[in-house]
Amino acid sequence: MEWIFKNGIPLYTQIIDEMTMRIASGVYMPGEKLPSVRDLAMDASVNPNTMQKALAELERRGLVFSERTSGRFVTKDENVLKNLHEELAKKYFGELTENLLKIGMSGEEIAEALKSWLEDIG
Amino acid sequence: MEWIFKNGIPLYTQIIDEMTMRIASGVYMPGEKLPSVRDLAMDASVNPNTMQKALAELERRGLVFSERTSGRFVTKDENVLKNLHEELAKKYFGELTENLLKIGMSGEEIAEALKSWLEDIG
Amino acid sequence: MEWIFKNGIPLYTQIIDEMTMRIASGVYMPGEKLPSVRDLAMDASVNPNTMQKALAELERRGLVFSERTSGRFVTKDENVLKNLHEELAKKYFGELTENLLKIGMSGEEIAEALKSWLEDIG
Amino acid sequence: MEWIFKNGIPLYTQIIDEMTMRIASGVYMPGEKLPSVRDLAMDASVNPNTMQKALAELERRGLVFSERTSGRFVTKDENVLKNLHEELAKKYFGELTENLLKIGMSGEEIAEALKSWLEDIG
DNA sequence: GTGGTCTAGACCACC
DNA sequence: GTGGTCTAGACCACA
Repeated sequence: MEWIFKNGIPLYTQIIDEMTMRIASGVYMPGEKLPSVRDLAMDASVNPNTMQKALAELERRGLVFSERTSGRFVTKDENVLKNLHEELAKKYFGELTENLLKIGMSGEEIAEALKSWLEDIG
Repeated sequence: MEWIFKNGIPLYTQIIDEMTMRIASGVYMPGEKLPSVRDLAMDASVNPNTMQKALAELERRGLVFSERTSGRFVTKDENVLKNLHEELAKKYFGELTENLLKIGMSGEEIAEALKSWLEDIG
Repeated sequence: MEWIFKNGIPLYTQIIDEMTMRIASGVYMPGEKLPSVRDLAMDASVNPNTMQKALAELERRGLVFSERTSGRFVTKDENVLKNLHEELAKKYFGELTENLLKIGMSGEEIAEALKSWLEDIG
Repeated sequence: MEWIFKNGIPLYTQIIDEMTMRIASGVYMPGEKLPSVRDLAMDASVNPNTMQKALAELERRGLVFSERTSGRFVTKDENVLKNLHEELAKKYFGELTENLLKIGMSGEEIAEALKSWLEDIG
């Protein structure tokens, strides 16, 4: 991980997104132990407090849970992971739609294009 | 416009994208005269040379044309604009596919998410 | 405000509770501007970061909202405040029940005590 | 037992409360012989003098009595225990009322809530 | 060694 | 002046 631009989007937000992607994509598998806060912080070249803040938010969202003395783990709850996938997908669809609307496609055209895209990727 | 040096992407590239969007979305209409390089540069808080470089590339791509004495204009060629739309749409769909692949969603999950999202937005 | 015992219950948790009470009890009225983070921190003899953490949680719970440049305000949402009252009441009754169970009072004893107490306070 | 010097409340007061709870809740049954002062003090990580002071107060309140040669015992007087229950209950009711008043419930509302609570817990 | 809390002090954007 | 972020470094409880 390497982090750029101090301003604009807060570091901890970027870290949240990155860790979320790692969990969603299986880089960190369900039930797997995460590296320690300090290691993750070093890996990301970030202060441990900043990493802690990000992880606390992930915990609040139910993506990870912590056991005080032994470490932090990815949730094993399949529903949470399924929801995560669905939310991410919706977010991507949303961004796509926004972009397409901006260049003048109508809502119907977009819906149609999405359907034919779905068939394309099988 | 305000430009940040983010992700190491050169300023003029960002400007090209922004201007392309403006043309694609009709902020600048076909045949419309663009503001002067100097004004565009000021508006973007950018050195005129940088803006010049961006406009040259847009010209190479056929999105704008210049008449020596009277200034720069958005192309009136409908095919160009149509192609532009198609390319942008293709690009956006490509990003969507890439994102979904990255999180390892199965075809079924994607289909389900798409369906529920289409219902969401009615 | 004066804060004791460094360990046990975290300072920021105690602050959350205290601020919650102040909002619930109308010390800070709906829509009222709170003192600045720094002032609250000084008042509580606490580091601004700690106070910030507490306020962020209150914000997450919807009890306050912040406007970046002008300050933090108590929510005006009546539903939130009503829910707050209900939750607090529920919590207090829960503690009562817990306490009474702990000393093993029978239902009759409790009823009797309650009756005599209601007479006491008229 | 582990004792902290919290809230500036003297240790022996906290011990009194704890022992009172144990008697009220039947951890120490009526007529049961208590452990020696020395043992109780060790168990509580407290100076024997402190424990002695607490026990003297419990004796003054009639909750325990001592027989010079054989040790200290929990009272067998049912009225004392019944009164103890009632006093504790009243204390809890008082705390509850105080809290509810603080968040703006009227005396009548509280009384009503208490009655319906009594029905709830059967 | 783990997560978690707290302080001190700096810096930023916004107005 | 406001809220907010970030770092550096210390300390704690738990096991």
